[in-house]
Amino acid sequence: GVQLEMKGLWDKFNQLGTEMIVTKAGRRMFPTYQVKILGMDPASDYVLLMDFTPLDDKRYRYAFHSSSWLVAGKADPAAPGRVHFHPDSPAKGAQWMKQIVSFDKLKLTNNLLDDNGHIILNSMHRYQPRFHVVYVDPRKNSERYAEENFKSFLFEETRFTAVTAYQNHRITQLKIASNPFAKGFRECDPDWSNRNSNLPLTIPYCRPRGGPHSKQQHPG
Amino acid sequence: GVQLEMKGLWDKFNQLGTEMIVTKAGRRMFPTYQVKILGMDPASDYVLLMDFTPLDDKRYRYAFHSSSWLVAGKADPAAPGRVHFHPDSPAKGAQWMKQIVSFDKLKLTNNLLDDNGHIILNSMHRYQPRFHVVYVDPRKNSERYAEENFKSFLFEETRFTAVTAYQNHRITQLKIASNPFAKGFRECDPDWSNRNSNLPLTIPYCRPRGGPHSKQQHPG
DNA sequence: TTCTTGTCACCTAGGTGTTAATAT
DNA sequence: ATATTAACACCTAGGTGACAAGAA
Repeated sequence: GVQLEMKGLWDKFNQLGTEMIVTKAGRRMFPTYQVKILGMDPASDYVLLMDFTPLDDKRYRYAFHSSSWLVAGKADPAAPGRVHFHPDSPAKGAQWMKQIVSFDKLKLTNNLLDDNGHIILNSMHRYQPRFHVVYVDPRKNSERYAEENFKSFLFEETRFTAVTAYQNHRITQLKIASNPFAKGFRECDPDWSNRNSNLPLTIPYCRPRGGPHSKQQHPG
Repeated sequence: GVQLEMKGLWDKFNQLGTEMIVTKAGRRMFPTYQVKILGMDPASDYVLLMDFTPLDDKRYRYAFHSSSWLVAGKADPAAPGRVHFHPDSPAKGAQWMKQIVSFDKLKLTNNLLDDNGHIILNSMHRYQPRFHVVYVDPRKNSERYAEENFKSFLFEETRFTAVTAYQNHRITQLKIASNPFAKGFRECDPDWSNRNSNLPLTIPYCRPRGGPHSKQQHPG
């Protein structure tokens, strides 16, 4: 038995049409893919991993005027199919079960030649994350039991479109509202008094919206 | 074969009489204990760990007027003897050998009731870090071979005095000069132009030395 | 036009010695 | 006196979306 953490948040994103940024250097997913696991043999070793399968054979584009995704043609050639092993693998069932398993080291890239072991995806294509549990069979000829030792789990609410820049403004707003690292882009809210106050007074409490970049010169 | 990394830096500290801070919450060591390992069986599992043995049965105090350590009596009751397993343990020899093994997650505490698995030491006592490699023997009754599967390594230049605040000012200065996290306490030096320039002009380029704390008020 | 890239200010998270206050 | 604690400014390290410029 496997249970998706933060299902409520995943549902909110999925309702709007989740988008995940892909960059050359690799970008984490948000929400982070996290699961709670039950029913393992506490004393046996398991390997945990994730991969991503195309949801269909199409390429998409976003129609801003109608705020909806449209099919833009057939899918680009599939990216190299990679797998992300959870870095704690292998570990005992007891270890995996005693806390939430988080794939926060997993990064998505659109660089077909990526050299960092990140997951390679095509931008403007839709994907379904999958979670796999491999029982490390101590028996000889354990490869014969590969099928029964391999279990996959799939949560449809985690599907998403890979993008290099957010398309749906509501997705952007939900990311900003829910990802702690994007707090700098939040509008003033009742929480404003919680922000770090050890700042020079020249820094405003709410980031000015839509203004141009002002690059500060080094005085020297 | 095991080789101590940053031996030159360890030697510098050891020459002055290394001090390591212990706190209730736990403090990392600096320099960090790091080793390069050779001669493992690449395909076998190993567990790596560290512990700390008292260098003698004495308690010390620092004489500021003579800038030297003096014996202040017999050692306090020994703290609970703990061990720090390298968090990547167990892993294959190939994994351990292909890069420097760093014990940067190890923390020292003076809290006898510590609940975080940190190494407990008595302040104002001297210690010798030890590094251990345990070969995970696949044979049955492997406990019979425990002795031959257990190898210890000891670098005398890593010995230190546990303290709650630095005693020797030269140790403080060497820590500040060599630990990146203490850069804020460095005097102006030729590297000053490398510092982040995206700062309000009200912040000086060199921290004022010896001034009192000025707590900034939140304008609410 | 549409999509991608690189840089940036702004955050989170946590490792430093300093200092003043407290404990012994 | 001597030793410890807790709060703090200042860092390292790295995760955000915004934006302008570039590419297709």
